[in-house]
Amino acid sequence: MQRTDFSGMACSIARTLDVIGEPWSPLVLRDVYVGLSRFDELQADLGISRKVLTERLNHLVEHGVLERRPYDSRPRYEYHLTEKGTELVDLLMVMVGWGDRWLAGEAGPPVLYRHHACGEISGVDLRCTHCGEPMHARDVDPLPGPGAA
Amino acid sequence: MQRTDFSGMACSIARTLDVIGEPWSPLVLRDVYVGLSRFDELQADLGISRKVLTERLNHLVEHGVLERRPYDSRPRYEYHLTEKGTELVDLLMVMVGWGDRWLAGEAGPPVLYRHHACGEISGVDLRCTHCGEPMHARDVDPLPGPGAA
DNA sequence: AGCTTGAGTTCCCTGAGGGAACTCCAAAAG
DNA sequence: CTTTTGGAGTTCCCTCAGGGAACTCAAGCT
Repeated sequence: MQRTDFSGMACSIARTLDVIGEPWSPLVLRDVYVGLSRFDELQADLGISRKVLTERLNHLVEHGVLERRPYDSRPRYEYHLTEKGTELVDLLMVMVGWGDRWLAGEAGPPVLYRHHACGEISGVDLRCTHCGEPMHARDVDPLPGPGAA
Repeated sequence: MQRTDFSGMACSIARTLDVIGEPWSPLVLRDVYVGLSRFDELQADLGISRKVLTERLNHLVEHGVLERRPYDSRPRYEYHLTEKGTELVDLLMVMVGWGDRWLAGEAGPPVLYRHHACGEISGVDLRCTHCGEPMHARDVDPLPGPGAA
C-alpha cells in the first residue's frame, strides 16, 4: 500500500489502485497470467525482493485477485488468477497497447497477441458496450453517479 | 520512480509503469483530464504532498504525457494532456470499469460516462482491432514479438 | 541423521513519501 | 515606491516501505 491510503476515495480509479497500484503488483499479475505461479519462479523472473513479493502476493490474495492453492503434500503453493483477477488482465492489455505504441521504439513490441476468434496478431480497442462505437477519452462526458461523495 | 527501475525490461507493461506506475500519477492524470490544471488545484483536490506533486508533474511532463503551459505574464502554469497523455486515459477508463464492477459495492459507481456517439450512459469493452470481436485475457495467446529480449 | 527444496521471515540500511514551513517572483494595492 | 497577495514551487525533518542477503521451517529423499 502506498503511504496515503486511496481506498476511501469515492473514485474507482483510486480503489483499483488500492488493489494493484503498488509497485510490482501489475508485473506479478502479468507473470501469473503467462503461467508462472510459484514463489521462487516469480521472485527469479521479476528480481523482486522476497519480502516484498510476500507482501504483494498476500495483498492480492486478500483482495481476491489471486488464489493460493497447495499443489503437494508438502507445504507448497501455487498462485492462480481468480475471475476477478482475470478481468484485471484487461488493464494489462491496454497498458501493453499504450506501451507498444509510445514506448517500444525501433525494436517494436516485445510481445504480440494472437486473437483466437480471428487468428490474427492484433491489439485491443475500446468500444462502447451499448453501441459498439469507439469510446475513448474524448468521446465521453463524465457525470456524477449514485456512489458519488 | 519505484525503487527498482522498470524501464529496462523488455515489457510494455513495465515500460508503461515506468511512466505512470508511481503512486498518485494516475490520479493526477484523472484530475487533469476532468479539468483541474493548476498546481494548487491538484494539490488541494488530491491531498498529495506538494513535494511529491512537483516530482510527479515533472516526471509526466518529461515523458510527454502532460504539457506545462504558462497562462499569465506572471510565472503561472497550467498542465494539460498531450496526445500521448490523452491516450493514457483509456487506461483510466478500464480501471474505472473494473473498479465499478468489483469494488463499488451497494452505493454504485461514483462516476458515470455518457457516450457522445449514442448518448447512453455506458462503459468500455475491449474489442479486437482486426475483427471487432471481444478480446480479453482468455481470448488471446501471447507470443514473442520483434522487440523481445 | 543429514541433505535438499520450496516458501517464506528476519534484519539492517537506504531513500521515497508526508507534512509543514519557507522562498521567489510579478502584479496589484496603498 | 513600498507593501501585500497569490500561485508555484523548495527545503527540511521524520517515518516507514523497499532492497538485499541471511536465516528458518517443514516435508521428503538418500
